[in-house]
Amino acid sequence: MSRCDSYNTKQKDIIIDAIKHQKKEFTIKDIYNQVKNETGLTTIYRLVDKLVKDEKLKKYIGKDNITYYQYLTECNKANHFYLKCDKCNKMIHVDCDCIEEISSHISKKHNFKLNKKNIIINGLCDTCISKGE
Amino acid sequence: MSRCDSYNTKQKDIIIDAIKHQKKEFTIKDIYNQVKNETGLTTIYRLVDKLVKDEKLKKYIGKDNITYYQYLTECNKANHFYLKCDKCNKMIHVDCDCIEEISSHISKKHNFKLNKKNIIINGLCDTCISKGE
DNA sequence: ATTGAATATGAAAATCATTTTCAAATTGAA
DNA sequence: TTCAATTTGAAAATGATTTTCATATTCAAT
Repeated sequence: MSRCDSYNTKQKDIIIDAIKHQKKEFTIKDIYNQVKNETGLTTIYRLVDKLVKDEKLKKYIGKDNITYYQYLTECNKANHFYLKCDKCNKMIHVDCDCIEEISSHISKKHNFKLNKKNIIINGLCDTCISKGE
Repeated sequence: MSRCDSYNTKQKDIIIDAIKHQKKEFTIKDIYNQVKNETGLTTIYRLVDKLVKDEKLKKYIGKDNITYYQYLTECNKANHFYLKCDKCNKMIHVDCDCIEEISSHISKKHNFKLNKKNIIINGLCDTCISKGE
């Protein structure tokens, strides 16, 4: 078995707890600042890497060229997807059959199978729109 | 005016030409290897940064934790979007009214305005599906 | 409860992609 | 041609991430 898989440790619990309490996107440093008395940077990197591979976290590069992560709620609903605001970086969770429809359409007409766990569509949220683009 | 904006230079032409000739995702190194006799790494970084800001290039972190870029074809069609295969990293260009429909739906029902220049949906392409996931 | 092999941790060092610096070269409008 | 603004690029600096490795921990088997 690979790293970060077999044994439960208090460090993992602490880090995962910190991650789940993030309200929006976060950096490795954000987590480190919260847990540095209980665990080290290396351990955070290792666990976060694993969570990204497991698609529990989305990893991406922000406009400021900093690496951010977002926690993808454990949600196995078939019609769940995310809308990510390019301005405020909020990740909006949506449950709507529309994604089933487009998924089925894209599968039939474009021979492409959407990754249901990981549909993130970028744009502008209502708050940022009303603030005037 | 900001950097990389005012003056035309042969370096910019060379780098942009190399970028446009990439068939799929590429790294800074890929470009550097092609143009290193004509321009330096720093210049590539500077221009690529600008192209990302202008949404001519999509920048993201691959599964191998390497930073990749993809050229987004200049395409102003309203119904244009991308399907990106998580396995082979191919970026498939699609023109289909379905994206207009979902865009309009998401705008009306979820108060969210899609970024039309930059709709990338992840999943598996037909080739990778038939190869057996 | 004890043992022990497998796994995880973390401090320090190493790596390496990216950014900064700054002097020299280039651009293009006047 | 001139010249201020901009760009280039080599070298140095930065800083995020990974690697190393000795020590600590986990947990299944006894």
